Amino acid sequence: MVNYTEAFSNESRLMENFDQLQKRMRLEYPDLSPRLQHLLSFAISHPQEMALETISEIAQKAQAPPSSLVRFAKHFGFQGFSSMQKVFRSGLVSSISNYRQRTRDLEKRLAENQKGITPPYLDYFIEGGIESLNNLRQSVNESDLKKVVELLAESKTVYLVAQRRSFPVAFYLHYALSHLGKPAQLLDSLGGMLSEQGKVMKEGDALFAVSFPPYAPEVLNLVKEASLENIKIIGLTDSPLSPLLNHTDVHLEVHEKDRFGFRGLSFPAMYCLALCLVFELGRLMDHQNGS
Amino acid sequence: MVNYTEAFSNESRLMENFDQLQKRMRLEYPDLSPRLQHLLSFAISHPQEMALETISEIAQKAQAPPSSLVRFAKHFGFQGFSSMQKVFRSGLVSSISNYRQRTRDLEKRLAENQKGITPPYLDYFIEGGIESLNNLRQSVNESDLKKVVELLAESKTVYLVAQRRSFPVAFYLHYALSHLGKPAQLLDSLGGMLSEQGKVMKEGDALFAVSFPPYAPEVLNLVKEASLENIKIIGLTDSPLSPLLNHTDVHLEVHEKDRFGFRGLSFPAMYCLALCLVFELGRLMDHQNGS
DNA sequence: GATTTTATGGAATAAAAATTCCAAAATACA
DNA sequence: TGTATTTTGGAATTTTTATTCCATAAAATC
Repeated sequence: MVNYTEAFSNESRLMENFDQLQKRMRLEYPDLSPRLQHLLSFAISHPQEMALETISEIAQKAQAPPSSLVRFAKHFGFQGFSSMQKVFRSGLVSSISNYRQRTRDLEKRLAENQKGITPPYLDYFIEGGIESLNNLRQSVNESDLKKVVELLAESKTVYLVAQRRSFPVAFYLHYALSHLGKPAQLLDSLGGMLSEQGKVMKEGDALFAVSFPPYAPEVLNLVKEASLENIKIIGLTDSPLSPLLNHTDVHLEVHEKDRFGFRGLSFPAMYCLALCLVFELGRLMDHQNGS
Repeated sequence: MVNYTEAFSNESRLMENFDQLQKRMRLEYPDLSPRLQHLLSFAISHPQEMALETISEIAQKAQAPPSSLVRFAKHFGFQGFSSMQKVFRSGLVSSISNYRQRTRDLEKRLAENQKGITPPYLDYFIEGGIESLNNLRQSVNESDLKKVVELLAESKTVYLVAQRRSFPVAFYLHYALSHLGKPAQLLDSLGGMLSEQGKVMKEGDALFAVSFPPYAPEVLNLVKEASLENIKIIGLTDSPLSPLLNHTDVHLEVHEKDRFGFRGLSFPAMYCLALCLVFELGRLMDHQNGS
């Protein structure tokens, strides 16, 4: 029987990241038996399979019996195949966002010294911001983005609406569009006149609505009314289930991730998206003027 | 016993890609039972977990029994949870290869020609945002940050001022501070009354001024006047040479980097900083109340 | 307000996957 | 060439994971 403590510490020592494991494997290659060498080269060239498939599927693909795979894992100090697979999985995931792990480390540190001297919270938010930017790549679809830019370009006037914490983005967009020479109006609900402000929209205009939880009902109402008037609606929201989407012609999503139950980390992503929109619109407008 | 042919054709019809499945899920959302809706929103917001973890781990995270997950999978035509998970796995893999592909393309294009870049530009802005977040780590000094938080905590009321493109940050800070229960006033220059709005500040208050090039003279004036009244001034600006700094008690810097000669990439960093400030202030206030 | 229908959770069961163990094969060594 | 040692494959077993089924709860319908 294996000594539990030793096995545990061994495992945790080996809970190295995928890169380290791979390095160690390459190093040990020459000293392995033929079968293990064969499996090693398979593992290195098929990390995805190693991460996702079952031991017998892998065994089949690698032309070896499952027991050899277990032996292989044990050779590298794992308790069994499953524990090794976890490292391959983490490697897979970290190639998506390699900040995840760092974030977890920070979280751990945070949990440890709850009361102690100020830990570097800023780092923590920076990590979160980076993660949110990385996610943006996946949550925004190229053709939607293109469509939004075209809608903005085609519309006579762009109206912008948002309330509470979503308001800053609408404000910025208004600022930037105006500077581009695109007629834009910010529906800022000044004096509670949001609905009245919306009345000036005409067919041929576009309404850019930003709404994040808790979705402000005023914004949803305005969007609903506008859609009845044949105004093109562009939505910026957090999820495919957002109530905003019932009336939008096209929408962009920025997913919210919170930290310490603290909302707002979608801001970095939102601004990147906004900047990009404005930039592309500027190019498109230039192009149309030029020709 | 299940009819094999039927089950098979059904499955293979449903062996749609991850995107299609997600789309279909979104579509059916309104018609689902509460539990299924709940699982659906979990599935959509945690695709990684859905792809990699076991049914019971997912059940635990989603706060539902495993059987509901099986029911969920079956609702969408799968034979069981496992077959659905395969689709999530394939989605994971394809998102990785997409990401890698895009990154490679991006690098290639960057290397080829700086000027002839073609869309999607979003990647560039994301890269820029990440760079700006990374710079934040260096440009913000821990002790200044601490001092800012303390000043905010000590002050009776926090006034916030910013104009034009800096305004959104001040707006957000106002929103967040108010939600923390910190008395805050946004000097929004409504009706051109900025200077008059500033008159209400008293000793014991703090003024948080945000100013980026071109530094709005109204803000600089307000800061100057406030400093004469012994109001504590906190500055958020872009450089150590900023005219704002002549009167501030403490300041934070977020350096601007532009892309294609396009300003605004400091936004992600600015919001991270703002979020962090608010978070730390919240902690400090909690702590003071507690003791 | 009673009755039918639908939704839900969880224990029992089935299925699948991983691991162990041992006999046989290959290799090394005398 | 015979013996000891290592390596290997695969059947048997154990463990883990997924699925089914049923009793109960909630909702809808009458």
